[in-house]
Amino acid sequence: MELGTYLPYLVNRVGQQFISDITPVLSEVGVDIQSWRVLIALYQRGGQPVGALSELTSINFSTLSRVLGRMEKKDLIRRLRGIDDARSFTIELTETGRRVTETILPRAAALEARATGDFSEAELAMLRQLLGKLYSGLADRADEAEDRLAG
Amino acid sequence: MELGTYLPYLVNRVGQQFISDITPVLSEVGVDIQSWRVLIALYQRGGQPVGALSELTSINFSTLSRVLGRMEKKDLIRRLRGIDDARSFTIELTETGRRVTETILPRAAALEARATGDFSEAELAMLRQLLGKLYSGLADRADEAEDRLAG
DNA sequence: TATATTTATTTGCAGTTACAAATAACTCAA
DNA sequence: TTGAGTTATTTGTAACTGCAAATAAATATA
Repeated sequence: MELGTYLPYLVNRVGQQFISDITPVLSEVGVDIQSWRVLIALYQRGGQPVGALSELTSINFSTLSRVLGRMEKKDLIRRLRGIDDARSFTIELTETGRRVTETILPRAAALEARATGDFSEAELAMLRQLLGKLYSGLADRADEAEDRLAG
Repeated sequence: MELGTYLPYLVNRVGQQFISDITPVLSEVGVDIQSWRVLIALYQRGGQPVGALSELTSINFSTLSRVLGRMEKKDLIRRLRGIDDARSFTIELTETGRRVTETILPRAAALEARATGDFSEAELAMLRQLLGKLYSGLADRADEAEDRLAG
């Protein structure tokens, strides 16, 4: 196996570079990378319970609980106790959260656009499609693994 | 912008899923994810100074310094003080490190193979190529940013 | 040769993370 | 309607992380 063909390696370095690129932008508004993931998820998908948000952001649920604590302190999100089920909270953006997200979004989009400046539309679509397919493959197997443990 | 087309999102969830998949394998031999990254890098590329290893693994250099501390304690790597330049160390695998790496490698390869089971050879090659291209685009811009600061 | 500057790595510190256990609230069968 | 089992979230804890400052060694400059 060669390092340069090992997918976890290729994916990790791209992911880390994305983080390095966006971090200075986030610092300007006092937001950390995890909070940013939560912000986009809520902005795009609307209010979510913690569990769904954990799934959506790939943030471990106990970590997420504390991320939400920080975000609440900064008035970026609100925890709404469920009416029908008082165990779960709906997490939603506050007006501040929405405003901060809208400040960051165009700059994040610009970073992505510049990173993919050399890509044709077809390549870009292909990359997204393949990353989606890879995720499905990984997620499927993860389910199987759970099934094996359970059954 | 839609979440499902945002590259940092797509990349992050794949990366996290890779971590979830490999973690139980690593736990069996008492190795954490960062140490695993160092192990493969050294195994594939041979001894490296800390700085180069930081670049290669995308691990922050001060974090890496401590990762190497853990690995040294477990006799996975060795720090060799440079002969010509006593500031730098060459980090290399010990025999234990090599053995542990060779224990994990086939299982890591199997995980990757199963995750990409539905991929044609062409798709797999395309994905790797596009991830490489994306990284170049990111890295190039990062250099530019540094240049702007410097000059 | 002494001094300033640069480069490679480590360390202080304050904050973040993940695992497992705890809490809190719901469901359902007896 | 009670209590066993389940689900959603938080918290205790120990370890990990990244920034910035410190150290250590090399190189350049006067």
